[in-house]
Amino acid sequence: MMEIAERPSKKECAKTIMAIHDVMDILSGKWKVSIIACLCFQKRRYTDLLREINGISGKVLSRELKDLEVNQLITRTVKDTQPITVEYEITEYGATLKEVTNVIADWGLEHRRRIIGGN
Amino acid sequence: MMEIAERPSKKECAKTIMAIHDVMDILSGKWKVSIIACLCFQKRRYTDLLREINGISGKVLSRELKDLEVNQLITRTVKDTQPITVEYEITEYGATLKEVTNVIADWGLEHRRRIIGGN
DNA sequence: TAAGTTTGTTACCAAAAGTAACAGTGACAA
DNA sequence: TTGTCACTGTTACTTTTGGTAACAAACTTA
Repeated sequence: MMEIAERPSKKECAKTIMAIHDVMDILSGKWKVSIIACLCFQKRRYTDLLREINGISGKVLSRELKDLEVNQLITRTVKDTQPITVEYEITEYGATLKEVTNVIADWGLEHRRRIIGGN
Repeated sequence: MMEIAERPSKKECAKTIMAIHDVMDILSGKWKVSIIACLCFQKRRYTDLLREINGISGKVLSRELKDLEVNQLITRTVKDTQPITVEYEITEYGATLKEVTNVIADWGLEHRRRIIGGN
């Protein structure tokens, strides 16, 4: 008669918060989720990303890409074209974040409708 | 014969990235998602949050709470108990983020299993 | 030779996050 | 009545992260 499973147990809450903290460590910063979403659509080169992700700077982009590569969410491949191009591609593991990016994007679209009004 | 709907169209990708950018502006920083998730379980006081969200500092917590309040995701209510206590509660709108926090937490749990191994 | 493309890096500055100590109010205990 | 505790923050300071602009190396095209 001590623990009749309180609503959401304290343990469950703590576990959830810990899990979220883990994720936010990997996806920290303003840009990583956008980069991953972009690469989930298709692989891209450095300059493509620079153009598609509006507002990111070259320096930040290359650092974020390194971080994501270290965490095995994307791969970096140098093609011996002329001039050399570099392709960034989502890994199979990175692609498991697709649902995360989708849910975030969906909420963002609703939010925009709510805040900015129609359209 | 010009636009037979390329795979994911450029427009769709741009729209997604814009939406994600909007969300990351609101949920920027390491802590906001954790705070929201915690408050989705049930309302809490300042010190509760400080204790449950491991690693956050008082200063950061109070700033994040202010940000979330400005964005109408949570409410702040001063109760005239002795001593005064302050209750933070998720708003109806904030609760629409529940799915986002759930998906993130789920991914985090899987990630932990993968990286750290069992358990 | 000059200018452009591609993938970055470097040096510098600004903004955000983190740390630790403190403050004001009241309760409670000796 | 004096000291200690709980609660909700704030202040001053340091560290980390983000942003800007210029540059670099290698090759192509005019």
